[in-house]
Amino acid sequence: MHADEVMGGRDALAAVRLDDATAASVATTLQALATPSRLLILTTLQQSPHSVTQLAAEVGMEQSAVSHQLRLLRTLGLITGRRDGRRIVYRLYDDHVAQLLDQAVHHIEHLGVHDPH
Amino acid sequence: MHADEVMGGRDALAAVRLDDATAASVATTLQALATPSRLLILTTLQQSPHSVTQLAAEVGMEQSAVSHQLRLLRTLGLITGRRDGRRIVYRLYDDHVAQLLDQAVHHIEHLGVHDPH
DNA sequence: TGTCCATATGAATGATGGCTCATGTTTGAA
DNA sequence: TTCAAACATGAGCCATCATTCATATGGACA
Repeated sequence: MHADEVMGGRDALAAVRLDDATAASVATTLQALATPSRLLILTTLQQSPHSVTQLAAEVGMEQSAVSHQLRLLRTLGLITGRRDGRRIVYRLYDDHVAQLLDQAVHHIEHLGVHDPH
Repeated sequence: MHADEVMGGRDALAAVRLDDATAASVATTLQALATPSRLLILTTLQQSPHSVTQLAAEVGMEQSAVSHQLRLLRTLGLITGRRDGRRIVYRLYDDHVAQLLDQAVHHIEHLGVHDPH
């Protein structure tokens, strides 16, 4: 439990100060969210757990590509996979991942991306 | 104004469904936060507005490198620059950027990054 | 006007990353 | 135990990108 959770304030901005180590760590995890394919995989898993083949069909990628990205996400601790018969069912690791996803999407939608052609 | 803002609930997870277009847009903006150098630049600007030279000194980068990244961040609408005498003072574009930064850092610190060497 | 300071820009480079193709591994069933 | 389904893995390829080096631009001040 942290101070900002107790205060419950939406206006208290903590003005984070980052050392090089945590900057690298945060950057690594954000990179995992910073690709269209992985965003689709993660938001699909946010709806409900999926097997690899289900994911591939849902997001329109090849099985191998999905499997590669799942390993990345699993290694970073963002998702977990449990075996169920022949299949392996993946889901988001915990609620922090889900919240990070939600808030990222919402904030960025409010920003309106001025992407240069 | 959105429904979740009115409700003010911290527990209501919106389970975002993404089409390919917004997935790409969100990914682009998240990429801007997904590098150590830009994270340091952005969190430094979160503390207070800085000129390019001040930023370069603060984060330990060359002026040219900082300028290149500032252009990227400016183009994406994450920061703005105002001229002040000879210098150009950069600041975060708005509160959404600051909140996105804060929440990303906080969630990721709670996750504990299992980065494979 | 000319010079210095502050910032921007372009090209080149080394590194990283996502995808495909081919193949390996494990499980369940015949 | 043999086969097929589901998933994982490794190598190679092409694209993207962060940085550096060199140079250009533009305002300030004498």
